[in-house]
Amino acid sequence: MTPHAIKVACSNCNMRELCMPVGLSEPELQRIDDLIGTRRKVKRNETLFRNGEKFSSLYAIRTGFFKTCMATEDGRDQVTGFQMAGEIMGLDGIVNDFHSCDAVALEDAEVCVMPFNKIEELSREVTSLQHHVHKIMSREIVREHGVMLLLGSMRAEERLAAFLLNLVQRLHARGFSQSELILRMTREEIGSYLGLKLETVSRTFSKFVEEGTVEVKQRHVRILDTAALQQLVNNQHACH
Amino acid sequence: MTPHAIKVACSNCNMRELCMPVGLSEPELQRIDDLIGTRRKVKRNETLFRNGEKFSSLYAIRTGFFKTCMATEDGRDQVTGFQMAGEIMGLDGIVNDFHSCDAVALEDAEVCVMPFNKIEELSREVTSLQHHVHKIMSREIVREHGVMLLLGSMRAEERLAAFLLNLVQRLHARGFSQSELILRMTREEIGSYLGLKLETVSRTFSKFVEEGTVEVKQRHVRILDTAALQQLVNNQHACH
DNA sequence: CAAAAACCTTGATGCAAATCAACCTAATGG
DNA sequence: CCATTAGGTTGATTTGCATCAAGGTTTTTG
Repeated sequence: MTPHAIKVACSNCNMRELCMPVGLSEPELQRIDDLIGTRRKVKRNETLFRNGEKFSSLYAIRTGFFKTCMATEDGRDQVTGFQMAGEIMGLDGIVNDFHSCDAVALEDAEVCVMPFNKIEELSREVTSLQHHVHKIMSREIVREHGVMLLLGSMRAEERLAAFLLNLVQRLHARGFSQSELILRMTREEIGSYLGLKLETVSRTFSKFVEEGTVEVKQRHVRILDTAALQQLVNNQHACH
Repeated sequence: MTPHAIKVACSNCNMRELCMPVGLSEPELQRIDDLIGTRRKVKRNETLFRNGEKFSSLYAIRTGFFKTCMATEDGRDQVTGFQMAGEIMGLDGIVNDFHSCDAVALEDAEVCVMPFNKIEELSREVTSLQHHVHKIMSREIVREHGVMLLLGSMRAEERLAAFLLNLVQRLHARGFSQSELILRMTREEIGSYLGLKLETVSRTFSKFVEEGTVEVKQRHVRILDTAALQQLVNNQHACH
């Protein structure tokens, strides 16, 4: 398997501020360029890496949308996250030198391949890169804490509300609308991520529509009442 | 607040192999000793750090047992992990320079305080330390993936079985029994971690006892049939 | 373009865990 | 040492979500 690969550079990449440290000096920037070995295109439904594969690189998403998921020997499957442009994938592989989850493109995508040994080497010399790497990993840990809270203590509506708000917030940070989004994943994938069955996801969407909180047409979602969703996430729930 | 603090060294610490890289040269070891600014004693029910506090250090547990938990403005509370000797706490603080969860001692404990700027400084020079820090963070990410799987797709019995097996496995790695353990946390804390109510935890323990899988006397647990617990975790569940 | 497959919605029903409640037991403190 | 409190068990009942099922819509593909 020879991945489609193109030699490229960060210094003129418009995603840089999302995946790289800011305030680099000119010579530092030059060196950062060396981090990206290649770019790689991943078609919809193809995997970037798989559970059990040797770990060698982190991946920065340039375009497209991914899910990461774990499968157990028995059929259980859990989506552990959805990743969009500027986000980093592959951190799971560092500890054992093998990936422990699958990364699947939910739409045609392009990623920057950053060999991890180069990252380590360079971050010994460029302090801001070192710090950046630590922050990225810490951010992922904190994100997962949030998911644990969601899975451990929220009801279906609260989970879906939190999910939508999180997605739209990240999209907004990338210059997209605060209120409109296209879901790149199926109801089943949303359900897997949120610990719900696809029917429950569908019903909960319908409930939101009834209440006038959102408009849903297939995968196109428009949030009509952000405050109502926020309310759901914050307030335990209206009862007692 | 002046924390009780004692100046000490890693080089003769019997926990070293758990929290530090192995195979360090003599001079490297000397330098690692400088990492530990102080030790700090934390009494049962006291916090090592709290949500919102400034982040400055990672903590290696020397003795004792901790929980980390998140609270939201509304009363929701989620235990995100239980930590024992040799494990590292505080990684959540790196990303925003503030802690985003509380670390509470479940029994009198002692931790090594490792100022993070020193860690970063030294890991620029000692490659194996750098790699070790990355692995620790990656390990935490992978652990949390596992918790997400548990919370997202397992039933009560499966969750508790997975919990017990995980605890006993970690204790065994520290030289304790493979089959006996003392729970340092309440049923409510177990429940919070597993996304269950305390009554459900209690009932599930009782069920295991009935089935002869474990013996439970308050917080003393003896595992009689590890395979049965393993079965529960692996096999979706016996039905269909 | 028609047929198949994948995805989504909605309804009826069942069940695992939450909730409510009572009581028991072990720690803690004056 | 007894009183108080925190922690734990067990039962009865409720409920939110899963499951089962059927039909609709969109996308894919031969």
